[in-house]
Amino acid sequence: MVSSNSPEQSRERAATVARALADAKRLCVLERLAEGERSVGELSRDVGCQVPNMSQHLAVLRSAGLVLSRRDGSTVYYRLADETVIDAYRILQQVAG
Amino acid sequence: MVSSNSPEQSRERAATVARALADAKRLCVLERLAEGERSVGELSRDVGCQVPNMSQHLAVLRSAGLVLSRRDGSTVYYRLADETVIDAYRILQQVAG
DNA sequence: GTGATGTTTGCGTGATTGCGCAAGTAATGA
DNA sequence: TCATTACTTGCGCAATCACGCAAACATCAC
Repeated sequence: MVSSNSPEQSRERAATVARALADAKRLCVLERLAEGERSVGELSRDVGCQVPNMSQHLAVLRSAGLVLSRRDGSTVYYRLADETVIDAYRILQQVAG
Repeated sequence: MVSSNSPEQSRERAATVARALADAKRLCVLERLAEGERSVGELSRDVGCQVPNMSQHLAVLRSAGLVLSRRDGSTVYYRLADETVIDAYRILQQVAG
């Protein structure tokens, strides 16, 4: 099953994904993750925001199903859930002209 | 020129597009417009919201560059700015799984 | 155990968003 | 001109969001 169902639910899920993509810092995170997995600390340094804030952004991306996490010791690594995520980003850029 | 362009500006524009797509009612509007142009009144009836509210949603879509408008007499018709917009919607649905 | 590092959670604030409603503008026809 | 239809704009409210900061939690080395 591709997922459930009514047109309305389908739109709602798509809107949730769009909302997760609707922030420049989160897009910046996705660019980094397109190169491979990264820890919260690395992402927070690269993107230029505080760690707690980054953790929040990652939670948004994760609950929209765009990224996955893995713990190794005390460090949590994040990665893209799917290559499609990058396709989505590219199309946004294309539409944005 | 594809548009002007620091990576940060590019992300900001993409985020604006994503924000415009981040609402179920606006996605519903895009589905209607994929079939052809529609007036504000028609859209407001189809989507099920008040006309002023629809006008606001359309303003969001227009300022993100996703739709264009045309006046014919007292009626304003909206249409998709580009087929790419529908591609973007489809990818969102795909990612939303 | 203690301490150090890395991450998450909670709280407060200022900004933005969606909505309903009223008022304003634009074009048409009597 | 006046009325009607069609749309847009302004205002106020409740909800959500991004952020900074502090505190809590988890893991590891010692």
